[in-house]
Amino acid sequence: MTLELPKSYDATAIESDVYQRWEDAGCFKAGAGKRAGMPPYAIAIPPPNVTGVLHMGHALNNTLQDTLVRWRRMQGYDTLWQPGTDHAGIATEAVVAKQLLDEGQTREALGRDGFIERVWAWKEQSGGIIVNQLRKLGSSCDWSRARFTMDEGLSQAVRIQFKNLYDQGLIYRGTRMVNWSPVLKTALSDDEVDMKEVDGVMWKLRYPLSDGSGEIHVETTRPETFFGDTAVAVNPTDERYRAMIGKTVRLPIVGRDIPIIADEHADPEKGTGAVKVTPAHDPNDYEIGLRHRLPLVRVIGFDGRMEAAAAHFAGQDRFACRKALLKELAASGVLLGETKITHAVGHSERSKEPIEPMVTEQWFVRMAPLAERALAETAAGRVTFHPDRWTKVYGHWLGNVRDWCISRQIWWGHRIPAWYCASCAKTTVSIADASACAHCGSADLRQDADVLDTWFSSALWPFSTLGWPEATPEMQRYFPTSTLVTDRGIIFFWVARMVMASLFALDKKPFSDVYIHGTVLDERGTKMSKSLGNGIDPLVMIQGGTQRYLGKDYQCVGYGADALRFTLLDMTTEGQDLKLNPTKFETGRNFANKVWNAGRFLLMNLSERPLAKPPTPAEVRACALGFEERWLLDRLQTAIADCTRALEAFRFNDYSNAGYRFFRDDLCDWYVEWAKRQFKLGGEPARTAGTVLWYALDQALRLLHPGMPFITEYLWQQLQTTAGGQTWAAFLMTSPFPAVDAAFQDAALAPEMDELQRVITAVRNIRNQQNLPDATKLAVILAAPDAQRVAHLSAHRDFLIDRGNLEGLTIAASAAKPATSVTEVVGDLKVHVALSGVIDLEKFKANITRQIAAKEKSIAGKRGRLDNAEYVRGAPPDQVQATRELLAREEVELANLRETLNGLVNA
RNA sequence: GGGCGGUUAGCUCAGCGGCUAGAGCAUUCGCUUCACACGCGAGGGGUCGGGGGUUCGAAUCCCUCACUGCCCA
Repeated sequence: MTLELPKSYDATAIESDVYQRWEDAGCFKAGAGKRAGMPPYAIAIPPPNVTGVLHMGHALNNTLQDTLVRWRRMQGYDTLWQPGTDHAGIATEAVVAKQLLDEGQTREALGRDGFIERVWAWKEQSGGIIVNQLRKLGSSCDWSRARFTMDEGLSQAVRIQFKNLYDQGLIYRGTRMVNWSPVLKTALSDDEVDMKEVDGVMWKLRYPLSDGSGEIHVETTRPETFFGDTAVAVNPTDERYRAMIGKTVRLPIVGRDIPIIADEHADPEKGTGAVKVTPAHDPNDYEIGLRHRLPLVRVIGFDGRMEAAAAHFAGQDRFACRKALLKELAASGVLLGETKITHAVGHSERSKEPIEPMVTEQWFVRMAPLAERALAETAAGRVTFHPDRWTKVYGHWLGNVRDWCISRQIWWGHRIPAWYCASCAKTTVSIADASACAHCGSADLRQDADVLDTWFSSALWPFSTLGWPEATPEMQRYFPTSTLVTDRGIIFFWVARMVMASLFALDKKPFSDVYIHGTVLDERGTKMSKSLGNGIDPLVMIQGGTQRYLGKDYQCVGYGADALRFTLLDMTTEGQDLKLNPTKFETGRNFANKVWNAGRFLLMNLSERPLAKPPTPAEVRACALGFEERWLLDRLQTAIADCTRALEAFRFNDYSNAGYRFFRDDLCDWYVEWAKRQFKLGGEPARTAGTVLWYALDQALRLLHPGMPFITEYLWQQLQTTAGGQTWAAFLMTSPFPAVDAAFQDAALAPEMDELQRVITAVRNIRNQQNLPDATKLAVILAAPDAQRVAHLSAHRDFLIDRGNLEGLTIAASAAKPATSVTEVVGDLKVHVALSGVIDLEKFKANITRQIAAKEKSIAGKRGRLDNAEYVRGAPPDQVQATRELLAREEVELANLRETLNGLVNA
């Protein structure tokens, strides 16, 4: 029975069906297809935000993970790709708060419990869209194990980790200067603050000494904070101000007296050398304040508005106040001047407004002891970054990290498991909800109102998803996980914190290898973002639709997930960024179509094959294998070795290249074309070609499957159907990945074939240059230097005639060049092509002259090297020997080329 | 200011001590050849950012300059 496939591959017609079949058959489940005695291989997905939608960065990240997991699964490993989402505290709270606002409601009116209920309802209904989008990519996650950071078990893990850290003094509560977001109205960690270079102004202010004996000048970029000044600092070594230390200045407007103090922080080289000190609103000033026991005067509130201390400016927004205040200061002569400057200002990563440094009571993780252990993991090579250079980035962050502020003044998240006692005022930290004070037994307790930073729970992800703290079979089997695949932007947020959390909780690293891939950029090299309109939607690329990109609309037909994946793999080179545009995916689409048609060709020629399933190596060996078959099988082994080595080293583009090269060049361009002749002959040659082609295609589909899962699976199934076998009874996805079969390796074949291919190319080139139609059969005289070479080449007569499209072939030593002919040189061979019509000599002369020039240059280089005694003495002997041999060969070739040119000139 | 990348064909990128520096796309020429025009065949195209050094030998290692991107402060 013959099954007709459409002429071109339509991914949209098969992908969802194939995915469904995999899922129904349990192919994604942990351990699917594992073979006895094989070790585990696990990847924990970087959990996307539950509010997220799939973008190209996710597509890249998950393509790489899926490629690794599918490859290891096929190799027989006991694989687990652990999926899930995180609760994204701030982002999710913002989404639901906005919904409420649109309904004319507020979260305050709803109350804490009501609001959280509302968030859960939102999550159940529209949260986690991204999980279904990941399926469209072909992601082979074990969905039955999908986890959410707010799940009961994972929440319990958070409490346990919190309590253990607290009990060991690694979590503490304290009043500290933190990054405050007036828009989000919560504290943020240092990592959630972006330092941005912005244009600003440095204003110079005059502060008069209280005793009227003079004045001191200070400079500031934030004049509105002056209401909170509690000192003016000068450097103790600064002669200009030495006499003033200990005196006081009187603050303008408010008339408060503050001391002039000596502190190293004041830099005599900068500005006036004197700085105003506002301990409540500046991190450096806060430190000065601690050193000198200065009072904290808060002038800006949690909403970014001025407070009572700001006199008649109270209630104004901090930036409005600045404007009005400057006017007043200028009028009263306090403002002495301004200088335009650019300076770095911290901005809230999420809400984009300038951070307000604020002294508040928060919970912190003491980082130093945890960081030390995390550093030791990479130092000892137990955790390895790929590419290696990220080890330094990780190390630098860990070496300089400050304590981590983990409390957030929002409602959605893991509520801090700390209770404050009204009777004894002490704190009880407890895993279970506390009903009595651990210190005095009082039941008059109040739980801390804040929730934890989402990253606190994400840090536990590799083990909380496996059931920690229970010693579940999954924990024992899959932890520590094998590989983590992520973007560099998340090394601090997540990778380092996972290592710290894991070492603390389990005394074990969370993973062995960290692969850091590049960032997806638009074609100009700018990071993709929604606001810039330069994003490319992976789902549009897969399924089709209109893609608006850089102000232009692209109609996309739907390249399919395999095309998207293959293109991304092909562009993933050692952590370099990927510059994309909407047409880039043609690379993958074209290749997928090639794969499709190779399968189609085999199906068309397989109708009389007696096999019901792909041939085994033994069945292949039982065939009468010709040179071409043996060559193809050897090339297949090279491709298997190259692909495997590439994946082992996280060299994704090397993997895609090796697969592409073999499939397109060796299999399609050379072997399939040869097989057409064999099929036409029928009988034993056809049977052999069919067997070998099917075997090679089967192996190639396995090789490509991790990168292009859908088309390879589908074709693999179709091939079984055609042969009368059972379709969808077994899956390519869980079939063995190819391993090198030494019996099919023969190092002599590739160079031999290479020479034949060059002869054939030479003939085609002549046909082309003489403007002869491709169908023109030519008569060729192949002149070889000796009888041995003649005998050798004669064994390949059929191949040369067929692939060169020849009507006659004479292979002889010292064969004479026919009268009307042109010649191409291939090493020590001369390819004479007899021509009957008019010969275009000029093209040939030019061509051969060019070849001679290149050859002369190459020969001169080698002669120069060999004439150099230092080279002969210094270079490795095999290197010198290789150069000698190559030179000898090139000299023969040059002589042949010159002879040919002379022949042309004399003709 | 500090750190890390990048600069190789028109474009996007491999190659990172020794073959005549490669691929895809684009381009030129020829082909609707019975798997595929999402294709086939044959070509053209590069002083490897500039300068200096190490070496028998440098796109590859070192120094320096220039431009460019990212991260940290």
